[in-house]
Amino acid sequence: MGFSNLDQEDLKELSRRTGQACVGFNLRKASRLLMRLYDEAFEPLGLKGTQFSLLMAVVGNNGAAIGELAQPLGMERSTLSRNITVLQKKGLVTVEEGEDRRQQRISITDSGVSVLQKAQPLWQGVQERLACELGEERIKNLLEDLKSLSQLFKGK
Amino acid sequence: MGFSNLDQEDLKELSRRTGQACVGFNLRKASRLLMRLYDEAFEPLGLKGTQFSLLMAVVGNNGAAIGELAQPLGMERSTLSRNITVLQKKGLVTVEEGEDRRQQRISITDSGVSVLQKAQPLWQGVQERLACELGEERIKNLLEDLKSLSQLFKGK
DNA sequence: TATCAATGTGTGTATATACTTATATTAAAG
DNA sequence: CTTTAATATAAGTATATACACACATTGATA
Repeated sequence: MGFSNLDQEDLKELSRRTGQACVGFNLRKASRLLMRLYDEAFEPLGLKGTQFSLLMAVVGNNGAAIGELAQPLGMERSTLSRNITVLQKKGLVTVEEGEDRRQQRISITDSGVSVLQKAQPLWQGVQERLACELGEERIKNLLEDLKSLSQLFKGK
Repeated sequence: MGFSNLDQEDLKELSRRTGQACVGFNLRKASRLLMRLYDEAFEPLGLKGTQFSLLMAVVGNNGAAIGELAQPLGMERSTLSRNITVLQKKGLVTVEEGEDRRQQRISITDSGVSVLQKAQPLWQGVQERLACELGEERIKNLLEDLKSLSQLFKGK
């Protein structure tokens, strides 16, 4: 039916409804806020929440190439390439040419393992705080829904 | 009990469990993937998903200052300041000094309204696709959970 | 084997994000 | 009314993110 005659009030109402219903907006907003909590928690280690996640992914796929790592993270390979460089500069991972000399294989360093060990209880702290404030059940459902959502993009 | 004797297998298992349970990681992963879908949908308008959200927020708070807008978005004011500049360069919003000359008041332009009108059905398309693939009920629960999560940071 | 297509990464460019610091303006104290 | 504290924003710096493109390497084909 078009919007040709939308006045200020109509636009305001449209904005309100869209903000309430938009999955992307609410996902991003929650993400912004939550990541600050993680960043705060890991701050004593000089680590960001995103870097903790990535280091965890590296150790779970030790020696994997960029492209192989990017897949399960749902991340562009070029993005991952840059993020890995950050961990490398911190001395947490090493990057080595594979047998296939196009590939760069990523491995965690001893220092990386050490940081991960110190980070784990900090992560646990955030996790428990969330479970406490939102309830275990709600967290469980949220995780399921998020995984279903990610699953939709499996092929891409 | 410490991790002093963690071997490769233990680390791999730790990584797997953490990846499964971490709210931040799964939130971010879903966010990354989903935002690409929005970006694709809005591409004909030269708009990103984030920019659509922001433009919607502007029109819902027309004439608000940066700080007033940042609050409901859960965004840093400095971040919002930069994001607004992008919309301004596209001619979608105007920035004007307020009576309090420290404030910059943001308003949508006619061009901005026009783009929003064209964007709305594209947004609706994504929304319906999600509802179709995940189910209305699941989307509803997900939105509720995300809002509860954001609510935790209300004071900050 | 020489050529060409496919693959794996990195770089250029743009945006999103936050924290810290600088600047300007208002409000409060004296 | 002057000094000082509080507030609003922007700019500096760093990271996260993606897309398009360039480059190198491998694999396939003629």
